[in-house]
Amino acid sequence: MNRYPNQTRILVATDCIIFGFDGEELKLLLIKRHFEPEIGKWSLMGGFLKEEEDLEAGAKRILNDLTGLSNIYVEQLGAFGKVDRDPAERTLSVAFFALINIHDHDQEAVRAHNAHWISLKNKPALIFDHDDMVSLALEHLRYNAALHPIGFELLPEAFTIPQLQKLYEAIYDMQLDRRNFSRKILSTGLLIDTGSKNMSAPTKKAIMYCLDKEKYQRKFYAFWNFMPGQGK
Amino acid sequence: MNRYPNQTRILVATDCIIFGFDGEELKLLLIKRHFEPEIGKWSLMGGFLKEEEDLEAGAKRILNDLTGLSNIYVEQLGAFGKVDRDPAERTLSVAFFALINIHDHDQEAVRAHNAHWISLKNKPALIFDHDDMVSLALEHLRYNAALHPIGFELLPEAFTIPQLQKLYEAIYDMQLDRRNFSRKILSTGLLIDTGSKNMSAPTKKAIMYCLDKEKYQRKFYAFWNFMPGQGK
DNA sequence: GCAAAAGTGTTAAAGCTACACCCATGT
DNA sequence: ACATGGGTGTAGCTTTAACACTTTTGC
Repeated sequence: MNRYPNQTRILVATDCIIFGFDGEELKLLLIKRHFEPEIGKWSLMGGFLKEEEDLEAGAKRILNDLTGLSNIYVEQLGAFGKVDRDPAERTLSVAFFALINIHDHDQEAVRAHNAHWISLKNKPALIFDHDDMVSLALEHLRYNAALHPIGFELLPEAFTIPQLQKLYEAIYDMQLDRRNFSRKILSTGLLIDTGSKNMSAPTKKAIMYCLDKEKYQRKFYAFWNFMPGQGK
Repeated sequence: MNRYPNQTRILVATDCIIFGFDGEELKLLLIKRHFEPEIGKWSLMGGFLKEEEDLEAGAKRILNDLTGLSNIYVEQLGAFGKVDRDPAERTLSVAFFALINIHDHDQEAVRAHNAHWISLKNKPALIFDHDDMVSLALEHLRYNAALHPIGFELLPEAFTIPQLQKLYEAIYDMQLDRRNFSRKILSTGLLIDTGSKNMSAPTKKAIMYCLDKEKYQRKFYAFWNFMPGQGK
């Protein structure tokens, strides 16, 4: 049965913008392509949507392929549909935004795909419209991390407040006041004191917290407004 | 040249969630289908993406078709890609979110498409996953109207503050304090006093304002946070 | 002059910013 | 003991929420 004759069918792909944080800088997981087309160039990890596969399932398959992880924070960024975005053949790509704990992924798999963690500040030019996707993803990250507690997805289970602050400073590329940041974060009630301390620090050991997952769910949509005064 | 053999090509469509405001209630422009498939049922306005057409151009074509308008506020909501969302054939749909001034559209064209303005509160069930699209669009509207000055897109060029307040009250389905609302809106500096007054009012005539378009552009991303205390 | 809708003012509480001080740890 | 980094407190300002009064208009 074909109720829609005379309509064009086109390729649909998924590309993933994968962010990680190493404690100092925001990083992207990028692929140095060792396959055609555009061999040798940098790109996002992506792939075609399969015949019997839901969109989000496709993204998760691709992410799992590359990182070995299956419980990744993923959001759809949007569809990229310019006619000529892939010079070989028209392909609509749905971009997905992923946040992962950089120490958690499967190093083997990443190596096999010829993928590398690249600091955002040294990002090379990417193929097709992947640069646009990264720009939009960064905008999205900045926008949403100020309003929702998604930053935690980039950190390990247990983390200290100074670590969290460094993350925010990396996301927004700005300095934050230690005392105000700490007060603001703690006042959300989202953090639970694990009782242990960060033993790897050379000076005073910071308290390690973990996320109150139940509250995290409940409060996700209660706006914060985390960054100090962005003007009126 | 076909560099991607063995991949499935699928249909790509665009569906538009079109909001309007009649001064009292939020409305949706919906179609009572007088064509197959699903004839007689309610749906969003949509259509297939053409061979040489960019995604956003497709959405604008469809919107123009239905309303006769070409300067509509449009944003991409996202792609809907469940395998079985269209029972006839797999179709990926990219949903677009549109805000229009309800008094502005081409009534002829709307009638020709068998389209109707339906109050959100009386929304009938829609075909396929269109109900999900509407839910997401409403969420998006609520989310964004609190942070960005997009509400103005639903009003005529010149409007009064009480009209704007009614719009916000309709969007959030809650009552707002007249005095605080007015102060908050005016403090953004986005409104220009046109000098005229709303002559159709039966009592005291309210001042008509228009939007400062230049400031609107500049301030779009400066977060407001319009709704009063959503809790911590 | 009265009802209905619009404009403006005030005050107390809450939140934010910018600061300074003290504590724990390794050398 | 000192340098480094982490935790906590406070004062002044701004913003917010809650509330009351006055003005304009049609009848």
